[in-house]
Amino acid sequence: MKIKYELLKNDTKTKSRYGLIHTNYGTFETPIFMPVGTQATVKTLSPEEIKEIGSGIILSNTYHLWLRPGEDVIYKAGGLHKFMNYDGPILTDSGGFQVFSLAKNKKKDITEDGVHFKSHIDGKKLFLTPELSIQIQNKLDSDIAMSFDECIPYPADYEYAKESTERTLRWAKRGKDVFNNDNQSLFGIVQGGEYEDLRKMSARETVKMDFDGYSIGGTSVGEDKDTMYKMIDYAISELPIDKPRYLMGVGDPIDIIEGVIRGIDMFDCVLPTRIARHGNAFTRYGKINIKNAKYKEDFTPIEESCDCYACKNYTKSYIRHLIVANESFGQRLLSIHNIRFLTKLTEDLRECIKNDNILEYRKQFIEKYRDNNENI
RNA sequence: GCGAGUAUGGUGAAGGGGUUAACACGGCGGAUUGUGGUUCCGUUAUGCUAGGGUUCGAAUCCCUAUACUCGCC
Repeated sequence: MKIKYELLKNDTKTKSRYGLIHTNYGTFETPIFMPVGTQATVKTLSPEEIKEIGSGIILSNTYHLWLRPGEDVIYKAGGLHKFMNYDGPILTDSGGFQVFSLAKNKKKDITEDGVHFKSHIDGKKLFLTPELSIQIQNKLDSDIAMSFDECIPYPADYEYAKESTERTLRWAKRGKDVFNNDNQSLFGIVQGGEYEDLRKMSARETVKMDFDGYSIGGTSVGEDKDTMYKMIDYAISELPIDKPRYLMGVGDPIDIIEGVIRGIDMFDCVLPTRIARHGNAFTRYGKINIKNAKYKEDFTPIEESCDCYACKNYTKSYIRHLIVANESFGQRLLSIHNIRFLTKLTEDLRECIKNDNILEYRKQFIEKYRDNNENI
């Protein structure tokens, strides 16, 4: 079945919403943070660990699975869920972001028909189209498929942003026309760069195509925070209240709070797992670098109050040793903690929305988070 | 005891008279937003075993000492 979004509460002071997403794999509360598992795995974690952390939906990537092992292998395995043994909802990104990062010469490589770029594995020339992206996702059998879009770089001049945004709309239509999987939902993506009229136009035109949910793309690509928040505001103002809104690629704790206050329901980000692999942990007092010498003999958990497996069982000293020694168990413990941190953040935000005190929560969170170091 | 060789940072080392001593590892710190699993960036020897000499100028040439290494009694 297609997912169903159920709005249960609108905060009175902000645009934030508490709701439910009903899926084939159960019902999940929003706002929600989705860990990223590009290659059919959330790096270093087992599906059981992901579930224990409390993650509902996870993200995987069309582009990566297309190249390796190939969508046919996953189709033969019985779909992505069976292939990776994850019995929770999976959202697949369309490959649009890879276009942004792999197409070297945008004017030449991005055509009306599709996008030329080179494989990050062997440099082989590839051509991805809106139709192909959707067909691959249909085969992968994820729960939510994303339209194939172009993530516009920042800054981008108005002419380019307009041209690209209009093309993304045509691509969305083309993808929707070939979409063929009754068990799967399809989201549209709002682009428009930093321009208010383009963001609003993109949102309005995308909504006209009637997708199962709407995401805001083209953010967190180097723009300052205020610009990002404006991009969200412009798009949200044109999105329907009865469909989920997904802010793509955002996972900085403060950005998640700001997003929720602006009406976002879903987030995904590589940040918790990427910074974990490089030795960093989110805490309520800011991000810490576990490799710092001051943690060498710190025999306390990352956060006393955290209920994650890493904090309940291991010390900063031990985790620091593992990260310094390049042991994968250290990366795993920090990944568990960081995903739990963002998941807990969204849990707190849901409570705040129910209690109408999210603005107070934001104030207190930011004060503590910016206070950092000395308190750890 | 005699002869030969080598001494450069935490480590391995480059440099064989000319501005701020290469590079690598390690150390310390930072970055990371629709994934970079082992990534990227910054920083880290006011000094070349010690003392003396030659020279406008010495890690580089000379002398002495010391410590290791390899031969020979």
